[in-house]
Amino acid sequence: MFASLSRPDSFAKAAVPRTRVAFSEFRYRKDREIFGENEPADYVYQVTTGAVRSYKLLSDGRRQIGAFHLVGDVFGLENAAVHRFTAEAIVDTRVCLVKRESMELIAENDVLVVRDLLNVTTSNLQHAEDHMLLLGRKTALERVAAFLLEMDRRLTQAGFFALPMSRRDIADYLGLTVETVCRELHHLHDQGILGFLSPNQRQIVLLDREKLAHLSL
Amino acid sequence: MFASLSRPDSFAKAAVPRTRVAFSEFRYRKDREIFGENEPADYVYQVTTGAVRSYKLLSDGRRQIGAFHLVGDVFGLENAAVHRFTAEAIVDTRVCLVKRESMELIAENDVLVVRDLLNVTTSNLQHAEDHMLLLGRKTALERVAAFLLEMDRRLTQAGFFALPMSRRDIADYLGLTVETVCRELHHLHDQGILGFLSPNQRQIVLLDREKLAHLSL
DNA sequence: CGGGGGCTTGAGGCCACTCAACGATAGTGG
DNA sequence: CCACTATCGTTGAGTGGCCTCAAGCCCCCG
Repeated sequence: MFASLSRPDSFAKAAVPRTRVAFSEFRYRKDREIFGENEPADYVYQVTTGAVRSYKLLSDGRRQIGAFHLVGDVFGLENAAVHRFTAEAIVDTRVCLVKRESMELIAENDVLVVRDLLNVTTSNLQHAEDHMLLLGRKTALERVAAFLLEMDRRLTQAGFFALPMSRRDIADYLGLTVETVCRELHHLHDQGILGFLSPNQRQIVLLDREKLAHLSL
Repeated sequence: MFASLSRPDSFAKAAVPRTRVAFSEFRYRKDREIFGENEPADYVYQVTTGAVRSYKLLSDGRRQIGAFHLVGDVFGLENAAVHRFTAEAIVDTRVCLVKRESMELIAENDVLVVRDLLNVTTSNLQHAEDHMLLLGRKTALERVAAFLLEMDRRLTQAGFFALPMSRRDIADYLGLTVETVCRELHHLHDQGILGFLSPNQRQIVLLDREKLAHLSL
């Protein structure tokens, strides 16, 4: 039913017949936790503005970011009682959220709603599958190239994109260190494959997507 | 609906009302391909006996196994037109399969069936999420320890388990090389944490699950 | 304008990989 | 039944890609 937020028609259809879905907007400041791993999954979220990271921690602090959630993305949908990730706002972020309970209630009777849940879950699964290949078998350069192409696809407007996340976030997403991410970016910059538009190196323009695609395998 | 195969009641309920599901059994010899990546996903499968690996390949032959499917497991359920993995029989394997089409037909009207699809997809997603953490952030020893615990959980009977897959399969599952897997296994063997029961080192008994759990983080 | 955190760059180290050789195993055909 | 062989598994030596540690730079923001 949440998936329907990106398909207004279907959403209306789902929301009308029975319970009216409790539907609120909420704001989180930079680096604020939205929910924690193993906490009860009482709400499902959608990014209105900003960006969110979902990650798991090992006991000694090693972190693996499983996904970045950008504007329009749904996150926190676990189909289970508890969250399997911790979610934090990367920058000041607005989300809208609905109670899982009310969603379950609707889902009980509406096939279309459950199908939406299935579609969201399936695309999360597909992303995770692709990311396993990246983490298990790709080199540092290939990972960074793949990351740039993903961000390009998801947030380029007007020929460039502004990364909301830090180098540390990128590293923890790609299974690398900050230093390695830096070096590979620099490497690509030297080859004229990408350009930096801002002093803080977060605004990036891809100058040769073809070559990048080739590098990402 | 396929999930229901492990819950006979629900399956019967789902199957009765409308179309009778086309339902066949099939055999694959060791190392035979069951379906290929990007091929049309016309069937969904469940392992009756044997074991299956699902993997992705890079153009230069690097392979990442995303999951092993053991007796009872459902695989090939993509909720999409094409398969996202190649699936091969690890040993001689029997599967039963249903046409995706007929499943879709039933799913159109039956919430319970779609819920089953959602549940299967969700548990696949959870596995993939855990595996991303392993591939991105765990050491070789931690990966092997985690692998042993997973196999122990999934196929131990009578105090030990017999791995159907080769060292190469294990390596490609864990994002390591064959040699590293070997070395870490022997490392654990030397410490008295596990024992080999067969000459080919495929039958394993875990002697200290506690210590193993600690090593796997 | 001063402090702090993010980013970059270099030097050196280590974990896992590569390459190579050998042993063991199981499958094959005589 | 047994040699023969291909494949799998093990082990060692050496390498290299990425990590660690460290220092300096540059923003950004108070």
